[in-house]
Amino acid sequence: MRATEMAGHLIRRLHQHSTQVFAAHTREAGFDITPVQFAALDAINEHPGIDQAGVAELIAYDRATIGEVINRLVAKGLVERAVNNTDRRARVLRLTADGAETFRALLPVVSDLQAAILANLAVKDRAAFLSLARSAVGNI
Amino acid sequence: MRATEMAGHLIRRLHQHSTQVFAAHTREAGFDITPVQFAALDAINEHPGIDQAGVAELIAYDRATIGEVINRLVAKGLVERAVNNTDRRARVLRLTADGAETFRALLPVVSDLQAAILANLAVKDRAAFLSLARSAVGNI
DNA sequence: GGAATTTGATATGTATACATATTATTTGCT
DNA sequence: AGCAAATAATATGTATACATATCAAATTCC
Repeated sequence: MRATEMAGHLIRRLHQHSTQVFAAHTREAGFDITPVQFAALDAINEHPGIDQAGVAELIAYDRATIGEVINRLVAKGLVERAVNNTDRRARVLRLTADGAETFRALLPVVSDLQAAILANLAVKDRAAFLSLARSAVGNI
Repeated sequence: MRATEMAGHLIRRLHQHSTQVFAAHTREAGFDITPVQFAALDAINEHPGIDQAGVAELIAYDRATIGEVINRLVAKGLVERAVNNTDRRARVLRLTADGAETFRALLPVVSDLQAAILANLAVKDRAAFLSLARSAVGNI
């Protein structure tokens, strides 16, 4: 079997396509954000006060990567990070006012671009594809 | 919509799963190789004398990344790189004897691990999933 | 033939992505 | 209380992934 016909290669190209659509649509809407940064904002928005390990767990990343991602979100002024008083190892994360407003404006843009990611699929096939992808990843 | 339920997030997790299965199976078989390194070996094996831009085109990567990947394959002794005499900008790529032998041994391992990537899918669903993924990526 | 454009490789910079090690702190056990 | 184990964050190192710029060489156009 040729490498370019294998499942792994196809999945990588799908991911490549997905991140390119994300970048194009969010930039077009005036945002400078990456997929993992958006996922982290969503996790912090839904769980104010969560720590970095919690974000990593929620969005399925390793803690080292999330530490760097949070660094950049803090540098952009979207997230504030403080030592947790009851566990001084952990950092309490919250969206700043700017972060909350950015997330609020970003959410419809990112929601809408999901359809664009699957634009090459007939509308009736999209749910089936997502269902299979969910299963393949191990979601029940 | 929550970020973790979006198509983009699902596709990223699929890619993450795919690369983890690749790493686990190839390491188990005694190889130290990444998916893109394998794809590059496959492209060079099928097109001896191809240049770096050609490899990038075949396996859908940018030239900067492929330049680094080829650097590592050359450092590992799997690929040899020489200036193309008819176009001195380009580099002619070939597998070394070691590279050819490594690729020969690696191919069945990588072929077999493709089923493991889709292990969470019922066997009858795997072809359907791959077909939809191919369409989503823009393959006809 | 010579300028303008294109192209292949490389350089630079940013951002994942993750394994492994280290440090600080907390928790569990006795 | 005291100590071992676990945990949160960070540090370190490797490998993509890609945009943009630069340089050298080839091609196109006039």
